[in-house]
Amino acid sequence: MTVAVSSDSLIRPRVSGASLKSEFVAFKVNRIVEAASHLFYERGYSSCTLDNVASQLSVTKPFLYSYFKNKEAILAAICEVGISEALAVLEDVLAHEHGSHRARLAEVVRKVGQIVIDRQEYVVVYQREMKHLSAEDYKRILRLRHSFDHQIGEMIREGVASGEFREDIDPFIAVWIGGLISWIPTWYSSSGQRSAEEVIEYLVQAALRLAGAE
Amino acid sequence: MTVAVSSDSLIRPRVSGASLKSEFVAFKVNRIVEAASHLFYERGYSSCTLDNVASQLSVTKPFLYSYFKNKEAILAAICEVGISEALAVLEDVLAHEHGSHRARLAEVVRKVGQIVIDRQEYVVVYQREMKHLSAEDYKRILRLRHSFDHQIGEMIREGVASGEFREDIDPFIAVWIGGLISWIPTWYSSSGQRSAEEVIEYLVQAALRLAGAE
DNA sequence: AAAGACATCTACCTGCTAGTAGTTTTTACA
DNA sequence: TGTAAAAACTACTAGCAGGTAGATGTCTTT
Repeated sequence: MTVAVSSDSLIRPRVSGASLKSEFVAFKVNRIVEAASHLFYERGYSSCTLDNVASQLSVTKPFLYSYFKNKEAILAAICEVGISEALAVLEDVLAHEHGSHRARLAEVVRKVGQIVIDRQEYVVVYQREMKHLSAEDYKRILRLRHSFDHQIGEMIREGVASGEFREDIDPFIAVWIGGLISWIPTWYSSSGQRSAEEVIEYLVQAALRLAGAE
Repeated sequence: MTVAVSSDSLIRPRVSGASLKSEFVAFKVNRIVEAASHLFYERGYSSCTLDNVASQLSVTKPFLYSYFKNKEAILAAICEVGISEALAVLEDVLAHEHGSHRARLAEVVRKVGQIVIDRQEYVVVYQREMKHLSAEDYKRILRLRHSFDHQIGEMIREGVASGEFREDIDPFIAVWIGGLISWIPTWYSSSGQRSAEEVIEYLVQAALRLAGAE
């Protein structure tokens, strides 16, 4: 098999436990997820066949089955990307940003907005196709999502308690902020009029305005 | 065929051109659209079979084909409901509400929010499944949507020009307000903690805050 | 270079689903 | 009540898509 040697996961020096073989596997899994995500985004999960995904990668269907149990497992992998990255960013900000609540909120919204733009297709597929997940995958991913929503709600609550956000703000506003963020991938286009930076700045301002923290 | 005699479209006295027969047809078309909308909402368009839709109505597949050209035509009918109602409301408000720009914006957002909650399933199906429309239906419905977005943008622009909204507001904010509205059906549940009225009040406040018109 | 292990493919099955042809039932009206 | 037209149904086809069994190719190791 010919492999792009410049890929991140290949040039990075090997660390402790990870064997070269498992890195190859991870690389292929990743390529499958990328290709599937793109096709599911364009045609929808149910209308997109595994033959489509395979031919996009110039391989065959049984190739996919040697890396994923079934079609649904590929969807689960896609759904997990966006939400787990967002959660990682959130926890990173909570751990390292020790400024005002306002600054923390702005930072989280900015970084999550960036992920949502970077991972646009993943996020859209996640939102649209989650119902096709198996019960187990569905529960697992919903837990991640709830953890995220809960922590954002906490941030708002603390900001209100500290007097930095307007006191008539309901932590429920976190849902609306989530809405702003989730809405981006349905209309943002990298080839559109607005740059990603512009959109993110708007997003941050809008979120702060909703939180009453301008 | 047994028909619910209490249905609106049947007890309403006949008007001028519409024949009784065409009212029957409209009634059946409507029932098909309702049932299909519900099932497409739950299982997704592609995964939902026409046999599913038929059996939901206790009829058979060829019955559907005598009222719709094909599966896609049913989807088009569903997609059209929400957006054309929203457009009707918008034009009604623009024609009759002659108060401040702030009042107009609040009224449009309130009424469209109400539609989005009433027609929740239609709106979700519209957002999720639009890409499965034929090229013609897609263009037709996109035109309705653009008309709506454009008019909202106009409202904001006028509000800014009149000095009622903050001058640093970009009409692009209309996209964000659209996001707030479109977001509702993905999380609102009539059996949830928040009542429809509460949600709509929040929505209106959030929209005004985004427009800088508090 | 031979052998075994591993990766990938060819070729297939099975069940499903959009769409249809032709028959039966129901309705409308005389 | 008889008849024609309209409405709905039964029974079918053709093609597709998820999933698999077994064959083929390709490395590694000795």
